[in-house]
Amino acid sequence: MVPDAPKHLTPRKKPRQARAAATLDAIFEATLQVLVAEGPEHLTTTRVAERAGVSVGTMYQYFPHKQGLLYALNERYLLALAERVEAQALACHGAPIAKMVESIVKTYWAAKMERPEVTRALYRSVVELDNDALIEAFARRVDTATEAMLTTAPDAKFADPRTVNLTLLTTIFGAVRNVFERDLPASEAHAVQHQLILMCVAYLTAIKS
Amino acid sequence: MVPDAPKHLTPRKKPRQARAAATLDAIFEATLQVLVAEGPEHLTTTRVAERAGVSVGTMYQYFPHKQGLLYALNERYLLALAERVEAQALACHGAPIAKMVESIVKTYWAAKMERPEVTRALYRSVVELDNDALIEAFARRVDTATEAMLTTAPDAKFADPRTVNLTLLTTIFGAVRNVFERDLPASEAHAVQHQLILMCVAYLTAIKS
DNA sequence: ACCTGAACACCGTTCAAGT
DNA sequence: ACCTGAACACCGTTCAAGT
Repeated sequence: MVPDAPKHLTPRKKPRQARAAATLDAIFEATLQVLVAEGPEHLTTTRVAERAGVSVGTMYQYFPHKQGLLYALNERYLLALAERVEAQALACHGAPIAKMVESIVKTYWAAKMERPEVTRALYRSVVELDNDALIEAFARRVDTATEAMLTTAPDAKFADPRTVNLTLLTTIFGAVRNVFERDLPASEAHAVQHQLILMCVAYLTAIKS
Repeated sequence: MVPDAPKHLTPRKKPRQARAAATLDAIFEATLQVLVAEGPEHLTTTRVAERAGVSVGTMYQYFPHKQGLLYALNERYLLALAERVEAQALACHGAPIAKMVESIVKTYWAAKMERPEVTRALYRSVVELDNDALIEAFARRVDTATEAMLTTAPDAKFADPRTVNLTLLTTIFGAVRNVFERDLPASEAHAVQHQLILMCVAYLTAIKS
């Protein structure tokens, strides 16, 4: 059973007029800009409203509070990310395991590295959030997609594909996050990416039946 | 060159009398309690002072601001963690790689899982922090310790031990964090731990020379 | 249907006064 | 040398009033 997003974090209203949709977009855009430029600790409702060109009151028509705004922002981001990984997983059905691993690592990595400041800002923005539902929904989608992919590999069968898949994703997602946390220079980050692929392939090769 | 902790995050004064030392301990203890019980979003200076049995003003004698308090708390935690990993790495000098990997994974894992609510609270508390110096100091210590350990393995030599070691640590630390983020049930978490060890061993075996 | 912005409660931080 | 707590500035949130 997929848990609903907590009610109090859901947008209060959907835009019914073009003006409202534009306002919402402006708010999201402004939030990202403030987040990247000043960091989550300086993200105030006043600053966001100012940059979006609306009044504070307007923000509160769409979001019940600041957390709700950040929740929605992360939701957007994770939905797009899940879609990318799903598409790539689907494209790799029937490919050898080495190809699968390389595709997933590179897709996820690229998505996170394209705009590192945005990634970093969102990683940090997530802290004060009741984000369990968000993470779980994302994890569930990606889990399903990559596990389905794995079972189509022509060169490997796994006794417990669920656990194997969970281990792969935990490791890959975790490693990427750790690279950000340590703020590794590009050359080292790239080296780690390459080694991570080797590691996952070595793992799958070692345990396949 | 090891960067100093940012000046503005350093305690303002060291305790010179017994009373002051007790006050400092009480503040740290109260911070952890509030953090675990109410989460970082409800951690207020008033609440911490109240629980520590001191006035707000007293807190500001020891910490320049709330961030400084959280910084010091995380510093304590990471110093203790680094020490544990260092000791374990030292104890594994000359052991086979499988034993090394198992020791490091289990030591780090155990340290994080012993008091999961504390770990989770600290992971979350770190967000609003200028914690680069903290992370870097921790990473540097652990890097050094485990790389030295790796080079003593009797059953493997590595062309680029620095990168191999970096990859191992990134993966292990990242995986543990991801297990927390996904809030995996104990059984799955345990399964992932076991698979993570297999993965690291398979990696080292595949690339050794 | 959507937007405004003054008003209120609360939190971080300071500092004059105490022991 | 250490502690107190009222006072101030600022931020999240509301709501009566506008279009």
